[in-house]
Amino acid sequence: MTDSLPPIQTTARDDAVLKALAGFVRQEALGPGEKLPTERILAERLKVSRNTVREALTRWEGLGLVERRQGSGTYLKAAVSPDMLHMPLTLAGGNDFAGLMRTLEIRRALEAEAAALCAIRAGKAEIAEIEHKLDIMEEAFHTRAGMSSEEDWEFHQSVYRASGNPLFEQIISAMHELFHRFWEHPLGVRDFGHASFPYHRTIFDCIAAHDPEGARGEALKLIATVEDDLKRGAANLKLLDRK
Amino acid sequence: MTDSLPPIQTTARDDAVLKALAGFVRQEALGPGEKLPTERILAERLKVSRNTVREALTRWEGLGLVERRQGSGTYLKAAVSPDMLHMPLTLAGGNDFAGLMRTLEIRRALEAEAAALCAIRAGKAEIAEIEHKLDIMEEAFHTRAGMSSEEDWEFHQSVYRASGNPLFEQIISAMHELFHRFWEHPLGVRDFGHASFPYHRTIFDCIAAHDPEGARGEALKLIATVEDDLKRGAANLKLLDRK
DNA sequence: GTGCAGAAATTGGTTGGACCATTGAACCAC
DNA sequence: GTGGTTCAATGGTCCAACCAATTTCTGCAC
Repeated sequence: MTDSLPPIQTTARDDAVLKALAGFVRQEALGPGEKLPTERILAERLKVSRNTVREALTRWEGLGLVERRQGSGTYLKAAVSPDMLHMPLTLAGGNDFAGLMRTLEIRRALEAEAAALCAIRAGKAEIAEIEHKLDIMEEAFHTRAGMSSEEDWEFHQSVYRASGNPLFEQIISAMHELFHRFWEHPLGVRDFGHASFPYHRTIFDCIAAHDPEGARGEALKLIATVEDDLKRGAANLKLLDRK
Repeated sequence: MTDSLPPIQTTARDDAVLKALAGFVRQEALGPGEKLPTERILAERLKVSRNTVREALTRWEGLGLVERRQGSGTYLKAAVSPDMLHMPLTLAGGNDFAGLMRTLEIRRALEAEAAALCAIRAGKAEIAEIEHKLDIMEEAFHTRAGMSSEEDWEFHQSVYRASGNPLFEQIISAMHELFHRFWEHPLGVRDFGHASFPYHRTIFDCIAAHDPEGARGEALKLIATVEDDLKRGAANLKLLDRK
């Protein structure tokens, strides 16, 4: 009977500050890298204490929307808009082998779906862009005789973008960043990712042919090679432990 | 040559506070719902200003780890551990129909994978738990003659848990929460989700039979019905706009 | 004019103290 | 019990100052 009686909103200074700031960013058409007003100016203009401004900015900083540089200023790190929604995820204990495999299971599901959607929706321009990234990656592979994680990542990103759903890039990018922050040289496996090389071309072929199920299948094969590399690395690690 | 020389950490008071607090939580074995020390006590014990404590807690609050109630105290909202990783996602413009469809594309990929993994990994106890939730849901469906989002959600969660990968539940739960915060009564469609009812049983049957591909297929069918409902709702909305 | 070192201004980070608003418990009258 | 009242505890906000890193300006040497 007393449903639909949510608690009323009594005070929300920080939220109000962020709302005003988001409006300001849109009005001034500020983009990533540009500088925000200083905390003191914001406090004065918004008629709130500098502490309140700082709490609000701390929120945005925690969400990765903004970067503060002491002595310099506060800078936008991503596009912000007044109507954005936040979805913070915390991964408990993600920095071990099991955690890595768990993120890979998520990536397998998303990677396959993104490739399939891309095969359906990519237009001529998107396909040309993906092929361009693929050429760069293959060139780097042959000259340096090995996978280059930088060019490899660029290729995958272009696929996510062409999927028509920016969430794929956002979620996988966030996991990719975590992945590399803790596993820069994964488990000491040389030629890590080497086996995944040929599937980049086959994925592209399926996308260019607008064959979603084919693209999904090739993407799954690619992820499978990464999983194998990871397991090999884990075996190496156990070997080292015994020594 | 000068790689792997990250800038030294000159100041990081808030991070240090959070680290200490995470250690405290683990030592005291505090769980969700339990109360943290007051800001004043933390400031005194950690030998930092109360403002610094507040900035640190603001971070955790933004990540949804903690809830602050004025006049009462600060309470844990989720399990925290010293080794957790954060992955904040922001969805630009997620509160319209297109945004809803985008989240559903992500959910389709994850739901299918979770169902398949569940069919592989679920043991007898997990299968019994899922069947229990399914019985409750079907009971509610028949007595109230309609889908109950509460019991429906419980069923799906039990599947995610049995997948053996907590990330599925975390990510889908976060999207589910956003979904419901802005679409409590989605688009005025009566009997929303009605068509999805039979697939809950078929998904369970495949899981119980340890048939991953079957479970994946049934999960995809279920999501397809939700997409149809959503499109019907969008059509209704356009009709209303014309009036 | 150019280049560079040091001074000065700017900006985020931190501190301490004060007061306000809300909460919850204890207490009291009915 | 039910409904007020009081009061201490707690988070929310504010202010004023100072610290630390960065940027900008200034003036001198050449």
